[in-house]
Amino acid sequence: MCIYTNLPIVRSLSSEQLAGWRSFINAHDRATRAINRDLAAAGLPELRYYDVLWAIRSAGDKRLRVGEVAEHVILSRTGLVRLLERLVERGLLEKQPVPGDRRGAYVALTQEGEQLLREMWPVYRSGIQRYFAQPLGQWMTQLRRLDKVAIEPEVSRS
Amino acid sequence: MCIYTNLPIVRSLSSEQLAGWRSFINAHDRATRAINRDLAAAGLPELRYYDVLWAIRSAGDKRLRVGEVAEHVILSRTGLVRLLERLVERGLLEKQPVPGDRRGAYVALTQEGEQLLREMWPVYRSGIQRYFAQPLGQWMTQLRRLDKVAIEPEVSRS
DNA sequence: AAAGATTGAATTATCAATCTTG
DNA sequence: CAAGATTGATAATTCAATCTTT
Repeated sequence: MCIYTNLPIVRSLSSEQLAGWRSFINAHDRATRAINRDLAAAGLPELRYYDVLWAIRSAGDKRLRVGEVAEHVILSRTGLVRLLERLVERGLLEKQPVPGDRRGAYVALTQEGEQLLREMWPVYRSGIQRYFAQPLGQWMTQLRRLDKVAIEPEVSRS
Repeated sequence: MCIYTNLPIVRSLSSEQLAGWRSFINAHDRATRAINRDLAAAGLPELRYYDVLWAIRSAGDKRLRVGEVAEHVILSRTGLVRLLERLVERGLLEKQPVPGDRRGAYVALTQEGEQLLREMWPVYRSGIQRYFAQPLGQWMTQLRRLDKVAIEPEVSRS
């Protein structure tokens, strides 16, 4: 254990590994920025809108509990609430009470939300292809290895 | 060309490709969040601080023009200026005039900046290893293919 | 008290406009 | 006017505290 961080000490990274990491974060930033720019140029909202609406549409009855959306979208709980707020304001989502649990709330996809997903997808797909899938080629599928990474909470917060 | 986006039309993505993209963005978010959390737990500032200081230290004389920093760090020009502002405030960087061009400014690494880099690196390295390099294994080096992706400006913003 | 969700205050990021020098 | 850098106003993100229901 490292006395500063309480984390296990690991062997030094190779320079290839470090270069891989830098490629990874740079590629992520460039690709998402480029896609967001293409979306904005088409008069469409940002990538994150798509991700949230898509997660909700993927649910059986096209609605999810707020907490369930949080599992799909990586964003702080507060940030998610604020984002949903904006989506509801624009009429893309609708809030519904949860029968049997008056604490909770559903967010349900509206017709406008469905429509927006259809409009955004061609731009999004094109971006994934151009900025990501083409340059990476067959190795793309290897990235699914990263799905396994478990991030445990470091310490309980009080 | 798509009439909405002015972008070339591409063939549909395979489901493997789409899954690879989702793994990519999820892994990025989880890894950077986990590393930032580990840094915060050690009383250290966020990842982005490291990236900026590291880019500057990598320069021959440990200083860079503001515009040169912008080439290394993916952030809006304004965002970069604000970030540098904070770094200067904390004494990690120092501003210096550029001889022969009174428009420009250098940002130069201070002793405190060097020291902070040394303190952050073990935590950062450990995070790259745990959350990224280990699960990806040998495939990691293939990510360097992404370095080639050129993102051209869409239109002039007149 | 714990779970689910929201709000207020502070920090950070962004766009458009500005200032200064070449 | 163009290049380099910064500022003001605005929007988004986060932490801590809060509210309601179980």
